[in-house]
Amino acid sequence: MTVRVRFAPSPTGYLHVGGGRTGLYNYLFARHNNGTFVLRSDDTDEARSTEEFRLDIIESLRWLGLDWDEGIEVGGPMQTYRQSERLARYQEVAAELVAAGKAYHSFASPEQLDQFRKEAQAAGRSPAYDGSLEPSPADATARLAAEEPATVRFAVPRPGETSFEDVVRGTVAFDHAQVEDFVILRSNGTPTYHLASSVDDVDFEISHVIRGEDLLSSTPKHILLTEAMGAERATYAHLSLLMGPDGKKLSKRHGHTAIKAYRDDGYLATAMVNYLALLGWSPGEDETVVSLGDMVARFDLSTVSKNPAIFDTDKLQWMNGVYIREMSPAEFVDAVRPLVEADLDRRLDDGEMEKLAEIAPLVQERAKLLTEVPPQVRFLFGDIEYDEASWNKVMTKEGAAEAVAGAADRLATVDGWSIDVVEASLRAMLAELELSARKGLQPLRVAISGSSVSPPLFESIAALGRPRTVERLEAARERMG
RNA sequence: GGCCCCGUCGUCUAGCGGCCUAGGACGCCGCCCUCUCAAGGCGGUAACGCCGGUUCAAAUCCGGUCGGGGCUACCA
Repeated sequence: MTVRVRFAPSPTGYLHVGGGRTGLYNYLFARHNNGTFVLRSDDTDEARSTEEFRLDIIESLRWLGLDWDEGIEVGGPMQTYRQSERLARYQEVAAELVAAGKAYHSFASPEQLDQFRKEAQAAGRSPAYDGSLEPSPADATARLAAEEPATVRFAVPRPGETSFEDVVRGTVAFDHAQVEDFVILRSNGTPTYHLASSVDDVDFEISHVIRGEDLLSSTPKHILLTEAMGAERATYAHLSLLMGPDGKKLSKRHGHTAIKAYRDDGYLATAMVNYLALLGWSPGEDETVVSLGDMVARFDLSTVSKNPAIFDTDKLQWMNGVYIREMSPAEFVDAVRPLVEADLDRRLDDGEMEKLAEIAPLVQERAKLLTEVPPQVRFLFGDIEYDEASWNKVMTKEGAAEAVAGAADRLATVDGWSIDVVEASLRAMLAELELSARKGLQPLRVAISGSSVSPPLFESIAALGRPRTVERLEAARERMG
């Protein structure tokens, strides 16, 4: 069987984490089955679609590492993968369906429809519109000839039922009494989602439609449309939705929903992909950290969970830390350099890059987010600002002044300069002053970094260099009076 | 309201009739390590929504109930 799947977001917003997961599952399924992954732009909603969002979707998918074989940006056998450029084809199909008596021009006004639904509901009948408001065929022809605006609706066969085997949900059935004669062409001639999507899935020969559960109840419409076109239906798989911590559909008020926002916050694509995959799928074997390649090898759509999943940033953050620690030192420096330079608002010179490389491994094992790094290394590259809370907590303690003074004097004159030399010198000082490491070293940390939290002290001092270390210790000594 | 989907620790999940006194991961708590913060090591906390039924045996099958979610547009 040739597997062809598509991810078809609407460019009406930045790529959402839920969309990212849907894209990922499509990608995993395609790659696992040596199939084709198509990226389509479902941009029939002209009013809400923008170029910015279209670009963001492409960029976010690329960032996640989900490359596609056919579609927007990369092309393929179809002339275009943007629905907005295939309008004529949808109109053609709609005309064919009308000619075949499988669809009809509808003159029902919004008000009439509204009333129909209300009455049906009040009478305990299905509110699904069944075409009963339409004029006789002769009248319809006349009104059409008079250019009266009309939509095109699909004539759902009633009585009837559409059922299908959903790969993740099992058998799902819908009574046609519940499926309305849905609009496929608006009165302005543009196609609705149902038409455009179904036509494209047929024309692009999509074998598996993997999408969000929000489209589950639209599936009978798509199957009806597909079969009315004389095509074979695809296999469907509906993924549960992503929820916020309160169990409600994930939205802006829960924090970030855009993939891009996580990238900006210092998350790694590898961690994001791993985390997203676990939201509804388990590689088994009690494993949680799995590379994209491993996922491809082990992915099985039929084992995907039916439960909605809550997007938990705590676990994402933990996982990000795992992936940060997995980077090689060079990769880490490369990843962090632009952030440090942006923080400083200038380029780092060769000497500074050496210092960064020196201290980076120490920061790497501590960071959960890339964005935590600049504040941790800032002290090496520019003037420091004292964090007042740190200063007040540490510098007013017993022995703090002595430690700073002692360190300043010793480090100014010690022979040589290395981590070991710094440590030996400072430990000797602690012994002489009879201070514990905790009490004696914290003031030095604040003096050289400005904060009570920093990378390990001896390494930090060694990287800072003698002149600046002594300078900062003297400055602190002075500030302490 | 109607139709549809879902229901195992706080969260993501394993589990497919006996291997379950329910496993793993995050979080949380404690201890160890320690120059801060992390990381790491060790230990702990915590769940089969409820009620019936089937069966020698049910987290696993069936029914109901309750709860959550989706759809109900000339949005997608």
